[in-house]
Amino acid sequence: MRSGTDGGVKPGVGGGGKPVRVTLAHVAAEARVDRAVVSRVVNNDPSLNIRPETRERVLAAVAALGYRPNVAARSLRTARAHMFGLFIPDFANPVYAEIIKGAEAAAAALSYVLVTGSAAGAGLGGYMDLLGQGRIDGLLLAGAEGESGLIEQLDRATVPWIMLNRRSPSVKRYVVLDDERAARLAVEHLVGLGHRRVAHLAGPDGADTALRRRAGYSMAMSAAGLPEGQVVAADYTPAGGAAAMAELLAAPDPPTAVFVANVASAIGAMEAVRAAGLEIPRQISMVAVHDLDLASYLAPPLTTVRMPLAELGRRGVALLGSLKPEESVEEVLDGPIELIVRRSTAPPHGT
Amino acid sequence: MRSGTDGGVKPGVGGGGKPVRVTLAHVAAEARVDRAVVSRVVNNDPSLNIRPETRERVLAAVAALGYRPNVAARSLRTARAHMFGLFIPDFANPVYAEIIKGAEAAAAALSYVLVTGSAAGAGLGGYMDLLGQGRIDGLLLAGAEGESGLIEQLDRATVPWIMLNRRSPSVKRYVVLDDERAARLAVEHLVGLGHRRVAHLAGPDGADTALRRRAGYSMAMSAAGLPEGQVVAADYTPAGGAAAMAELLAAPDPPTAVFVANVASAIGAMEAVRAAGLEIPRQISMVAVHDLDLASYLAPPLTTVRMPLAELGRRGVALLGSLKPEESVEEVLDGPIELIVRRSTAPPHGT
DNA sequence: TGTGCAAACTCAAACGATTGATCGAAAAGG
DNA sequence: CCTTTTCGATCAATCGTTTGAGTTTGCACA
Repeated sequence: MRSGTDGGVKPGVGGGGKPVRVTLAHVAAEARVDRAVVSRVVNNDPSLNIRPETRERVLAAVAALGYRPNVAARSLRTARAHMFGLFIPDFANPVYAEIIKGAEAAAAALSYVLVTGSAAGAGLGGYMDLLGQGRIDGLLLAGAEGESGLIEQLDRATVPWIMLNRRSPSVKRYVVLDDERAARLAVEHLVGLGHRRVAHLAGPDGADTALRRRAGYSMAMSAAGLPEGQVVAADYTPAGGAAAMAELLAAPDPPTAVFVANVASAIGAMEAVRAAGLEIPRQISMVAVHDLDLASYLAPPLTTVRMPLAELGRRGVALLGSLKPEESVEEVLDGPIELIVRRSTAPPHGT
Repeated sequence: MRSGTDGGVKPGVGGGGKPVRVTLAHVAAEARVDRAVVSRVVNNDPSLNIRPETRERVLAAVAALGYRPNVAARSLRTARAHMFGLFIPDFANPVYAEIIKGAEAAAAALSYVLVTGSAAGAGLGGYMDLLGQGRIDGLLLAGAEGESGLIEQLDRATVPWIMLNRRSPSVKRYVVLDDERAARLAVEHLVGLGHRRVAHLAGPDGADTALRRRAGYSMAMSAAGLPEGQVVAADYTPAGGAAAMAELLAAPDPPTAVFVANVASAIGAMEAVRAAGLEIPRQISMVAVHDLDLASYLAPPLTTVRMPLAELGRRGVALLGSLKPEESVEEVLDGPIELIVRRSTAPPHGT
């Protein structure tokens, strides 16, 4: 584009040579100003007093050379990485996919990059190792259990961090969903249909969400004046759900309805019902927590409670952005919780 | 350079003050050596000649102070971010979850961080914007269609990049799976059971995987001496699969077996079969590409072809690590492709 | 006694952006 | 006409590592 007048600091963009990284200095030379001016223009520094035409020259040079600030240099100087971390147990679990989506969107809105890691890589420990000194400005921990030793390590860390959808007795840094309300909604639906023997296929004993959903189940049952039914714990997996459901069905006085703590368990539970020769919802009604696309394609389509998972991710990132490292968070997110009635629930047989 | 036994450079770790970032200089002071020595020790620089006891001192100081190299400074100096990017269309698609797992593991093995982004954030364009100048050392593009304008932009970029499971006419940078073979395996299974009217519920027209699976279907059919059956294209979604399956069933001479290009479509297709009052595998056999946990919990459990998706991710990362920016890759990954026979396939009715 | 040569370190210049301090010139005030 | 402001920019130190090029010390050899 230009050839005369200038000093030769300009990189060989037009030529055929190897790509030269364009730096502030190149832009400054092209615009005939100091690097400082370019920096302030690029960053919209309000303390800058500049003539409109000069600003134009700078902007034009930035565009002409295709300048992109070097992230490493910027991070070094400002001590901020413009990156948040999100740790999840497993990418294959669609529940986390929702959370990621929300978190990603919120991060993008702040011009932050979200780096999501799972236990598959190298576990939380390895993940934190990689994200060593200064690579991230904050960390979100979704749903993982255990790893308690690392929590202390986190506390010593200099970055703010928050647990998503999980509380821990010792730490005051979490955002959770209103699992209790979700459970009540589900159970009230079943009771409203006329069910009196409502069992609970609960989550694993260690999980905080399992506790809260179970509490909601108990509250709803007693609020309805019904005795608490059978409660069996299971992993949040199809296999776990299948085993637990088999156990429920084997009881002397089997339930006519089951509130399942997680949709993945429900998939296995449905299989167990089929295997027992029973039909949903004819002999057993079923409702599960977490709505997925998939739910409407199961046989029969599964009634679920939709939780604001994306909102959870969004909120987590927003908090990371605004929180002081010391500050604690204890928040029950009050996003919309909604019962999605499909065809796995019906009045009990014989009414 | 030093004054007493301690210059006061040491950070106040033990105290109660705010956390001080530990730098090379602190470690150097503590170990009474130059920063350069610490750097070389930490990085295992083979060109370093050092007395064992000195090395010990350095290592001890590193441990005592809890030194972690600052990533930004290192990146700035070395011009490598030790980070790879992976772009996927959607986290909710479990197929990508598999790819991510493999890629993550491979990255961790190289001490790299993998940052995975989806179109949900801000699209590929926004993603590349965020990963501006120097933030990543290489980019993996999984499965996305379109966005062709950005491909050129990528080509001008200074980082190596590779498309996963997708070819593009113009670029010679991809690793794909042997979809043709997968398709043949599936169709041969159906033909082997005695089916003669085998239809293909194909992928979307734009998708490269759809093309290859379709080619495999054609080859297998003609190899078996059978006329090609109906072929209907559909999105890789349950909704798309349902619609396409309905179309197949509405034909004058409906198939006795269907080879479905993707497991997500198959889930919808199964629903469509049920809706038509037919039974799998009694009246219709079905086999789909990609094995998921879920497949064994569908009703009936779905016969699938398992593809080495994790291997695809792993290979992609490995290539990024070893490839020169200019070098091209055109690779058909020959990982294990396996037919998982479940209960959605059976000999045709009446044999 | 000097010379050569390793061994074991130290020096200091980058890398690219940010930002408080500074500075010259023009405008305003007296 | 001289001083004080304000405008519009420039200067230069700094962030923490890396790394090629020294420098010092000790020892062997002639």
